Amino acid sequence: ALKSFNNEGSAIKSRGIRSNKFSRRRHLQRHRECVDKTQNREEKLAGKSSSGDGGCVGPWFQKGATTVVGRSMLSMEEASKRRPFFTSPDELYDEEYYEKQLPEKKHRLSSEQVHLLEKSFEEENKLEPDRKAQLAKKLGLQPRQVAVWFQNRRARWKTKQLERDYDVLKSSYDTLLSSYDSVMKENEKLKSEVASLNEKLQVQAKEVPEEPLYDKKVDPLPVDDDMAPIFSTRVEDHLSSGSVGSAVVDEGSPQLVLDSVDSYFPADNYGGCVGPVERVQSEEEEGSDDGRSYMMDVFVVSETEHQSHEGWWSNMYYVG
Amino acid sequence: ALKSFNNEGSAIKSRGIRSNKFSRRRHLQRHRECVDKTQNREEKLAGKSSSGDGGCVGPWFQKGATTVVGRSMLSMEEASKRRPFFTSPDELYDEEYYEKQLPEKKHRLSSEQVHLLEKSFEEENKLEPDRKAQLAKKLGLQPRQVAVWFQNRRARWKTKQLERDYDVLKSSYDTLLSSYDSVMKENEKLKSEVASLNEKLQVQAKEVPEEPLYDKKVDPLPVDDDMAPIFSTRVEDHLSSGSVGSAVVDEGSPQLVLDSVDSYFPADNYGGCVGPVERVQSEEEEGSDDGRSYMMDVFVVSETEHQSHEGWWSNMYYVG
DNA sequence: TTTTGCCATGTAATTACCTAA
DNA sequence: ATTAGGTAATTACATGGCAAA
Repeated sequence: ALKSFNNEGSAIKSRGIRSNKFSRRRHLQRHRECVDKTQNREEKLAGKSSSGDGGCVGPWFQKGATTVVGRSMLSMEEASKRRPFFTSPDELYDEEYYEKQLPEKKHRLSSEQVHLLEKSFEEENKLEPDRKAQLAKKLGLQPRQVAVWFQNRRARWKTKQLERDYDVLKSSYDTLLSSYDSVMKENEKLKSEVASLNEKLQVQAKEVPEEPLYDKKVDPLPVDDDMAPIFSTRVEDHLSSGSVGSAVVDEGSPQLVLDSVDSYFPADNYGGCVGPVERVQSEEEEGSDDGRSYMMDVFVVSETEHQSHEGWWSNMYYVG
Repeated sequence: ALKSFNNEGSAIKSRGIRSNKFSRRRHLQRHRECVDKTQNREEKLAGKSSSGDGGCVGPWFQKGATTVVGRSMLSMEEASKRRPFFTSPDELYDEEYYEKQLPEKKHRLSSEQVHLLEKSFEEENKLEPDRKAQLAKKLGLQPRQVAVWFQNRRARWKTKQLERDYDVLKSSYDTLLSSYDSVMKENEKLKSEVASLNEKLQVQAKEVPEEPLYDKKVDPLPVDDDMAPIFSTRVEDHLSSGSVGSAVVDEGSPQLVLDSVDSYFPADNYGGCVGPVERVQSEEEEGSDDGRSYMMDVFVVSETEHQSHEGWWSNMYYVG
């Protein structure tokens, strides 16, 4: 069917809201109807009345009157009535709705609660019990909510950090790749130079026959052309940097060479074929055969700064 | 205060459970008490009775009798009573509790539901409406639940994919780094060889003066010798790898160097002073100044296969 | 030893915004 | 213009591990 979404994800986040005062409330109420109709709330077991919104006191509740639960069961199936939820506050959807801390009508924390929590998280991301209680009191939240918020915040931070680190590593990779290229080029030049020098030396040696041509190929160090397999301990620092030296230099590790081979190939046919990038470690039971490693463009394009993770789901399509 | 947790995260996941049949149920019931006491459910607004579990029909509910909500308010604050929840099935916590699909006691989907969903997700990660209805009927779930499951599954997949890609990129980086290293070493050797050849040629030229010593130092590239020790510095080698590119490759991108600099910083003085790490790309209002890029060990240790993201929160410490 | 509380991780559900039919 | 589905971010809960009482 080829759906092809391409809604460039969170690149929109920093953009201004549309009309800021009018279309929002309609949007919200529209959505509520839509969702309500779609998910067909309580198809069968709607017998419990739980009048109004006090019925579901369950998971969310608030002391400081910030979060209003109000899920408020309704029993009709087809939801043909206009806006069964929140019938009363039709005029409360004013423009300052999002700027004030009106109950936020849902289980979202108010903005200043979040702000304070963020500030507190900045100075310390873990939560000792007294701080928890103090925060809870100050915010009008349950201590449990504060703890949960911190847990979720840490998880979020970790994800974000992974993303950041990926970007950093990618730029390092790109930089290193270009360095590698230049060094490689220099290497070629040096090799040809050595060849030419050898030739010259040989010519001279022929012209001066009293010198018996004692070595036609002067290499003071055992260097052969294909690779430098020695890993001489001259640079004792590498020993600390783990197996950086030992991975490829001693011909070992054929498993890493593969996936890197396709990545650091000459930079001149970058835009060309990306080819089949078979991943090396896919033992995670998580195959998801569908996903064809949407990352692989980061190997070929090197200028997609920081948006490489944004459009992953952009061009999803199903051929069914 | 220096808390130093070091609970190497999910590296434990693959280990066998402790006693597999006994300590589990105690743990669970213990946990329920603990959480219950901690979060002090409905401190103030507990007036609503909502007898049993039918009261909160709100978000979770099931048709096929698989997910039992049963949050079941209780009104005592100190929770001194033993296990107010689920008083009846004390003997149901047998060893086959986790193997059978007993109600799962919460709003978790049963294992075969998840299995079918996974299977369906594998063959297609998006959900056209008929498939949704069909799946919902087959699983005894609401269509809304199926849709939500797919959404969450996609999000999960994306996170996982980022992690995988990071690992792939990292191993590529390591491989490339070692290649760079060896090429660099070969380069040095070639240089010294060129030098010795030149010397030899000069000696011969002196002996044969009809050749006018036309080049004493042939280097076709502006290569100077101090670019070799860049990668030797063990800790800040990627800092070097960042600056290598801009230093060596004359057209090198200078914008990438900066942000890579801040993030890799020495992994060896973790416990010590962390100093002011000013991040470069912190335009995301998400600074979380606390996070000092705990990723950096992956640059120095290159053998932590696939557990580099596990222990990020290991050595958290706060100096407050 | 067991108990207890915090934490990391994984899930389910919800909200807000966006897009295409 | 309405509607249905998608992403992203959030909130809450469950589970299991660890460590200090």
